[in-house]
Amino acid sequence: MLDIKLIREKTDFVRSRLATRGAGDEAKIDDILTLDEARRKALSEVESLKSLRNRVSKEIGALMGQKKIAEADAKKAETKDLGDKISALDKQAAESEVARDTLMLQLPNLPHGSIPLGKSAEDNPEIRVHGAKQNFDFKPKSHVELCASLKLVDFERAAKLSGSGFLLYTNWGARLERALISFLLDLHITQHDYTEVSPPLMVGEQCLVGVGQFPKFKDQYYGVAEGDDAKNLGKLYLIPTAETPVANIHREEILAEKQLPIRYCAYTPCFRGEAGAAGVGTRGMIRVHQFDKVELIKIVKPENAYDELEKMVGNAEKVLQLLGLHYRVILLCTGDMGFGSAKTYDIEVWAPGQGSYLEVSSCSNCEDFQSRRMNMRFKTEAGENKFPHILNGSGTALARLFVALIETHQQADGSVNIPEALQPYLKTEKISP
RNA sequence: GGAAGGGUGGCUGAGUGGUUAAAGGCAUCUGACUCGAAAUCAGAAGUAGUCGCAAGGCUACCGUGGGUUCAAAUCCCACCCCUUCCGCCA
Repeated sequence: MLDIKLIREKTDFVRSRLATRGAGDEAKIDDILTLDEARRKALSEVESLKSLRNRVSKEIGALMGQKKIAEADAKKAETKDLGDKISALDKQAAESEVARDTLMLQLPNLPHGSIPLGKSAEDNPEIRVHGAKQNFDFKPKSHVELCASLKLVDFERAAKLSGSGFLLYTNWGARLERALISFLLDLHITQHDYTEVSPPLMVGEQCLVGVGQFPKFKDQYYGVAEGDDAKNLGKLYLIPTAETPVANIHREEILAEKQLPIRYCAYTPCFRGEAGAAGVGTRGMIRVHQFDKVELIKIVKPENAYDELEKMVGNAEKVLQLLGLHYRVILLCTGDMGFGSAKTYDIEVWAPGQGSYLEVSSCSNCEDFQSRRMNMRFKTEAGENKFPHILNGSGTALARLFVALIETHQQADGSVNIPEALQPYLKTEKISP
């Protein structure tokens, strides 16, 4: 959520930054300001009436204390109709506020000043590249073929269980998935100074609002119902990413400045409806309804946030380096950024069987956009309450990492070599047919 | 699911209709004492909204939402959460 004071005081600036996203959100600003003014007008009226009522009530109290009943009754009659006026104005103010906030919750974050202007993914500049596309002296197989020949994933039976877009890992596939999870967690915990947490996989709506997934993208998530009572549907939602519960851990808290930075690392499955997305329902592991991910979350002081973002990208890159994968880092342009982000780097890993890059990590600084929504603050040494910056990054998404790994390290004989860093976890050097 | 007891400020804990933003204690900050520290003494200190150039004023907030009343932490209703016990259960 943007700061209403910023919208009031630097209206043109806010409008022009929103416009760089190309989604037309700047058009909402006028309505927001109109509602904001209506709210403040009603507030100032109702508050002076309340002030009057409080004063008279105290006088009545004093008169009652002195047993001057008649005088007290006279004053009561005087203020009798104040209550109705107050509740009418209170209602007006509340309605304006709700209407204003409903619009505010639909406004995306302002892109940071350093973000290149652009309309779509085609305008994203490449920041750096690691490694290179390797040359195979045979035709590399796709992960779907490898999964079949090595019996790593049973796509057909997964579909039988849950429909398309779900994966049934089998034998070495399941072990590889588990080894990757452990490898990622251990790397970030022991080398990158994160604290491991393991959050609930279902959360209340307020957590989704807090990180900016609701209300705008409500149609993308799975709601669950307890028992067979339809009334319970949507009290809880399956998390689309560990960011949702973990970023909310300190919601509505006032942290001490010395607690910052907080760095959390969490493994969770992620559940996504992917309504309308390309590639759902096709065979393979690139876009599925459930996938595993190790997520990085940081809660930091604003002045350190962009340094922390660079480090976070480095933490995710380290994963790919240790696994011997070729990747590139791109900076998302204004038109391609996520709703809550002020600056986002994507990391794309090369998948030779696909002949394309796959997004395996997205690292963002949401600045105070989320902390405002969840009312998370920290108290400075000077005693001032400020909103921390919240960063999130994948470290990394698993199904696609799995794809890149087996496609990259496949051999002519159909086997897959396991990178040295992963061998202690998988306890083998090679997966063979 | 059943029964009982609870939700008050950073923590703890009083408070059953009228100077209660809310006693006391702990923790925090400032000052005094001290070479320094501890102890002690004195004082300060909630969060947010709104008006104001500012000083400052006003309003709201005692789990949440309603209701009664001139006036609600306090009375009434609904809901949520926590603890303990019982039942069921991985």
